Amino acid sequence: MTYNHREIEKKWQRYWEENKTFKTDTESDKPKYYVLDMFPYPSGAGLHVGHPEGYTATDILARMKRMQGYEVLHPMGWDAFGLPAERYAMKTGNDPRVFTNKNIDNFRRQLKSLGFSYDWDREINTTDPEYYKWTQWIFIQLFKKGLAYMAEVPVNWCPDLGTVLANEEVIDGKSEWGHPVIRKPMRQWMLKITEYAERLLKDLDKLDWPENIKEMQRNWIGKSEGAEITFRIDGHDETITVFSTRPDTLFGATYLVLAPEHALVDQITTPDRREAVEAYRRSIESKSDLERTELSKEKTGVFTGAYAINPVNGEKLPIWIADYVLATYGSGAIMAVPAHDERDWEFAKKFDLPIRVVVKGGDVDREAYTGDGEHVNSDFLNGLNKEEAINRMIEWLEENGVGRRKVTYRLRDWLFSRQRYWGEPIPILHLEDGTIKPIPEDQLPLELPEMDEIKPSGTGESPLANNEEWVNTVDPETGMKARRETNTMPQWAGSCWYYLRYIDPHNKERLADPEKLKKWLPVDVYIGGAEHAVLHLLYARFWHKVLYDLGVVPTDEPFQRLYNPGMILGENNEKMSKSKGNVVNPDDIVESHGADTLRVYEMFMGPLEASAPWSTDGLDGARRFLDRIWRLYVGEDGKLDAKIKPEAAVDPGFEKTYHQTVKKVTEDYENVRFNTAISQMMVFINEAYKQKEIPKSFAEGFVKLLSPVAPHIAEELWEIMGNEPPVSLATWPTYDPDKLVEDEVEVVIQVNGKVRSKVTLPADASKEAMEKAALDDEVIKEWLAGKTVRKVITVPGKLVNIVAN
RNA sequence: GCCAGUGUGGCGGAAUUGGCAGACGCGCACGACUCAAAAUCGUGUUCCUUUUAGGAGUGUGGGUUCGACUCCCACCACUGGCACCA
Repeated sequence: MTYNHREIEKKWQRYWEENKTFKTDTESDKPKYYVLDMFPYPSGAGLHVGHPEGYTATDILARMKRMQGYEVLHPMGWDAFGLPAERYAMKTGNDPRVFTNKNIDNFRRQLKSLGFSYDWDREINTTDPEYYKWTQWIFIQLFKKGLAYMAEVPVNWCPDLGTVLANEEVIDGKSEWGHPVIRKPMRQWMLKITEYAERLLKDLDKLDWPENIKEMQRNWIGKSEGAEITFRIDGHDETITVFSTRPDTLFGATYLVLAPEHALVDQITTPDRREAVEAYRRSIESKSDLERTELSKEKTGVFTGAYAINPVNGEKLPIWIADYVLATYGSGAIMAVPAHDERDWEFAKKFDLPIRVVVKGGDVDREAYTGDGEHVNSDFLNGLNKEEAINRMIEWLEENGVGRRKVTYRLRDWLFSRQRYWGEPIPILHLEDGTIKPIPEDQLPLELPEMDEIKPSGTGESPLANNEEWVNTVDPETGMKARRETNTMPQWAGSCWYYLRYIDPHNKERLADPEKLKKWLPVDVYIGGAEHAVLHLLYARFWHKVLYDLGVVPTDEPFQRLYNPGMILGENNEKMSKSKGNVVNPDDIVESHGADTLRVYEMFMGPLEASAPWSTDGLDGARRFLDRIWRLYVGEDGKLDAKIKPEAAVDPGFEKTYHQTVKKVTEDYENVRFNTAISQMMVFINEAYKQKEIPKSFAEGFVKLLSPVAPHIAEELWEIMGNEPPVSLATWPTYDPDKLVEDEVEVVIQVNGKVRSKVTLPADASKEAMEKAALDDEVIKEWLAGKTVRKVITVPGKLVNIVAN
């Protein structure tokens, strides 16, 4: 009987579903194991072969841990708000709910066809009012803590379409249909993630994450330490505060630069410079952020006519404006030290401003010197090195009340509102007296109203603004007329806390039961794409810390261990895409080769974190491996093959291979090295083929090892062996360390570092015995003929190296 | 430009307290089975040479060491992230 994947896979998927084999009992006494996938956006295109890579990895861990006696939480859900559904609704006039639910049904069908061991009773959907009720609740807590506020922020406004576009919808300053897009300031919700910058940075050290992801987050947060320095402005009462990481170079400052948007520019500009300054600012405003950075090779700027006073020596420094100074970082103003800062150096060269050396070591005629060195021309800093001088200067600034030690972060507050329909409504009322307040928590969820037509409001507000009935309301507490917030939340919102809801998905009273959260947090292993390395993972960590401060969750970090699966490329080594025609659809593979083959293949391609091209031949190889297993176990009659028997004569070599296999596969799964685990299982099968008889206990142990990767065939073989299903809940096999110990080892003999001979010796042979065996070896004697032995290095149980000349 | 990562056969990849480079799979070649083919089973497969053997070899060049894919220095290439962040 041949291996019929279509029949077997359907049979066991039905069995698992009917028996609720993978249901999690969150109140069980067993130790917990929480293994989580990044939940997908259910796109119309369906599952991509990239999805099953990460999902199989988590599934292997979930299945092994279950068999090892853990209570495993392994859930799945849908990150279902998002732009494609909104655009579909605008184009077709259909409700995005219908479209989204159709896509979800398709995704769920596909995931089930791959045999993942999710507890489907915990499925969540970010667009479900019972779910986003709590997303809104968290927003209200953020608002109450002062972490959500409104600010004027520029958006991509497209007048022709009457709508605001996302950054990715703007191509070369135009909409995808070629309409012009301009930057327009709008009142928007911001979340004060910057208040958590230091904790988000520091706590990275506690996480078992890939170092590159942590580094990306560190760079994103961008901590820099330095000082704030206050400059008086000649002839004005106002002062300018600058941030510098090099306060030690204050004696080398020769001018100041403000960002063109800096609030003081209008006040300090002298009449004769006004025209030039206005013209420069206008030229900046018409540029997008992108243009400003792209055209940045050449420094631009104008003199304001005003002068600042250097607090340390009373010198008058001209104040310029230039777009190389960013309004959004630090205080939007800098002191320029052209001798020791590359950007200032370029600017000074271009505008012929003085360059004064205060640190010895470079050649400032050629370039700025940013390294360490002895300070000169710097009064009380002369002779000091960089670190000493920085500290001494900060002391001086603080003593004289003109500055202080200061830490600045590159991280900006999170722009949290979207001018969209298909997102969580922000639960805020704008009262007629101009105040804002959250809607009472007992009135949550604030449901997204169904609308006959979803079209741009024309004002830049979301399509919700068209719905007068919904927008205009009355504050139930004061009776005042009120307007609902028409902005909705970004897609990140729902994914910031979904891992909490899985723990207690049907709780009507609260986000989740605190006792359950206490047992189940943190997530033990989290697997998902590296494209979320910064934003999703940083936002989720931020919300988690806020919830920790509120006492809602018991841990200060959500995800302990993290892995990012690499990308599966097309057969031609390029990214899979429709236009290149190299996309592989998992449905087709499940049909032709089977889900188990797809799972084995994707795990065998290479390390989980590496990208690799799809290979049809490789896929066939995975199938061949499963066929080989099948033929080893199942005879022509469909019954267990006669050579697998309870009382079999065991070859000692094969016995050792079995125990090695149990050990290696268990350790490799635990450490997410699935490719080498599979290769070890192949070694076992190759050995098994050479045996006349195979002990049934080995055959059973092997099926258990196989079951996390290829669960359907494993269940079938388990049943054919006469065992009670499911193997998915059987006990994980163990190995006997004594069976792994070698009596004899092959010792390598080298002459001058080159392998010349080998000799078999007892594993515990002494150094002297090994040396003697080496020198007595016939081949070695020939190599040593005519030479004098200078030295012999012996590594017990491994090798002997003879140095001779 | 800056930061991080990677670089091993025809291909995907193994091997790390420094100790036999190339496990396992793919592909290819040969053999068995077959009227034949497919499938299957078996053998071989880093390269070079004058092939019972020897030499070279883990991106390039140098170094440390009895011994380096592994450690150090410099460089090159590719991938990812950031991009005037003071």
